[in-house]
Amino acid sequence: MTHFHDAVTCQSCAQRFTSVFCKAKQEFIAEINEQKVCNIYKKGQTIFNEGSYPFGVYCINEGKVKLSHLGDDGKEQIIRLLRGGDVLGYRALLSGERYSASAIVLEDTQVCFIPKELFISVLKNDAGLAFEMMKLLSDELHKAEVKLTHLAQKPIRERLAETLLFIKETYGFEADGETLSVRLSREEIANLVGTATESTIRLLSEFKKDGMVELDGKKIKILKHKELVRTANLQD
Amino acid sequence: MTHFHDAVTCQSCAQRFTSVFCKAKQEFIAEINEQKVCNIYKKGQTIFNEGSYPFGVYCINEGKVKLSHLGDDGKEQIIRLLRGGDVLGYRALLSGERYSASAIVLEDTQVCFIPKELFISVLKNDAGLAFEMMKLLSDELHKAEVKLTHLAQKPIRERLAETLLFIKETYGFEADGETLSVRLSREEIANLVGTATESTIRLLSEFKKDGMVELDGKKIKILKHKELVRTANLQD
DNA sequence: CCCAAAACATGATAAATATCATGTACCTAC
DNA sequence: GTAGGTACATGATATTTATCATGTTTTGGG
Repeated sequence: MTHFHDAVTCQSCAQRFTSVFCKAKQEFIAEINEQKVCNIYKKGQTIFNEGSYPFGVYCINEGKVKLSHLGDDGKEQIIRLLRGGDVLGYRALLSGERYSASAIVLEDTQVCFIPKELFISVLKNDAGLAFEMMKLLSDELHKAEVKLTHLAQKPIRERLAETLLFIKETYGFEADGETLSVRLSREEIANLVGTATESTIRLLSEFKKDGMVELDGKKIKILKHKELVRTANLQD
Repeated sequence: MTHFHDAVTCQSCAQRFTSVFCKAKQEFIAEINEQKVCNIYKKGQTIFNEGSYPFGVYCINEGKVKLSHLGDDGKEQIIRLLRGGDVLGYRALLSGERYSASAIVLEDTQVCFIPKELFISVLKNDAGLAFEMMKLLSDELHKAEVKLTHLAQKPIRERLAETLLFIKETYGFEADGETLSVRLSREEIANLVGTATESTIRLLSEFKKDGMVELDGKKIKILKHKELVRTANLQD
């Protein structure tokens, strides 16, 4: 967990136009820049843990993070995938609760911590930021509700196809234009789909047999995007 | 759809201390009171439909409403249950999208419509309301994420028990202290649980055989609350 | 480089759940 | 009140999905 505070400023951050802070006033951005504490997390490290109290929010400068929830029987459910420009930890903070999910780094990630008091006070004094925050929450709520419906109604074959497309939307491809730009274990994919690991492995093999994907360890290439969309059977 | 505009004011509304507007400034409440349009919807009527554009938000004065989402194959998924004091339609409005769910009245309900422009402008000028709104969105997001995890990981027996407890939390009991204060069809309960109607009917019969509930048409009595909690197997 | 542990893969089987089929009860409109 | 439609109930069956078992491959640490 290396610091990189001095290296970056919020005013020059690559994410400044796309993150939820894009509409915030410069004076507040300057204040956030002053108080932020930046760190680098290595793959597998935990940014925060389910059950602990939030002391602020985390803004991802660069990297990939999973937000996951432990089910009653200890099985992981991956709730969200995050990338540069995304903000983490606001849900628990706004609800005034402990974290209901853990944030675990998928690959080396630079994160800036913003203290709770500052975040809340900026939120209360900057209507632009507040409005963007509401939009963000609304969008997340929408995604969660759609996922809920699909989980209840769609077979796992469709859900796995949809999940692969979702990963592509979130992290995109590598330079070759077809390899998903993230390494997830089969178990993690299963925990994203909401199914048993073996089922995911089996279906991925089928997708490979059908020529839709190519598998090379944790590298996944999307060969037939259209057919994958058809398999996902999306309407909405 | 009868008007009842003149009968109620926001300043005297029974929900004024508990709704999301509880922290809003009086001047804005007065403005909302001026512009609101109140209606009574009868059981089965639709307040708004999935796919149409939001023109404002709806504040429930009294009554019961379901928010449901049509899956790709046309199967209903009930996303939320709403009661007096709840606000409807903010999700689509804040995201700037069409409604992703329909609001259908479960029993005669009084609703006040607040025009989009007014709602947005109050939201931008009243930090208290904005903050309450963020809390509301965060809470809904949390509920959705927990439901997601349970849907992915818990068997339907546990989910049905949890759903019955959820209905109880939302609408409470009738005067006898044990009959759920809402009439839902078996199909609606199934669409809340996320399962086939027959499975829900079968399990309700089992719950009855086990003495946990009593069934009399759409009247459902919770006889053994503790055992129902145990059956739901809740940890979080 | 090698070893042990973890991850991956696949077959066999079991369990959970959905679907189909049929009969009954119950509204509700006439 | 009764006919016809809908909701409820329940059994039989089919399908989906999970679990268990076993072998193989990959990976990371010494």
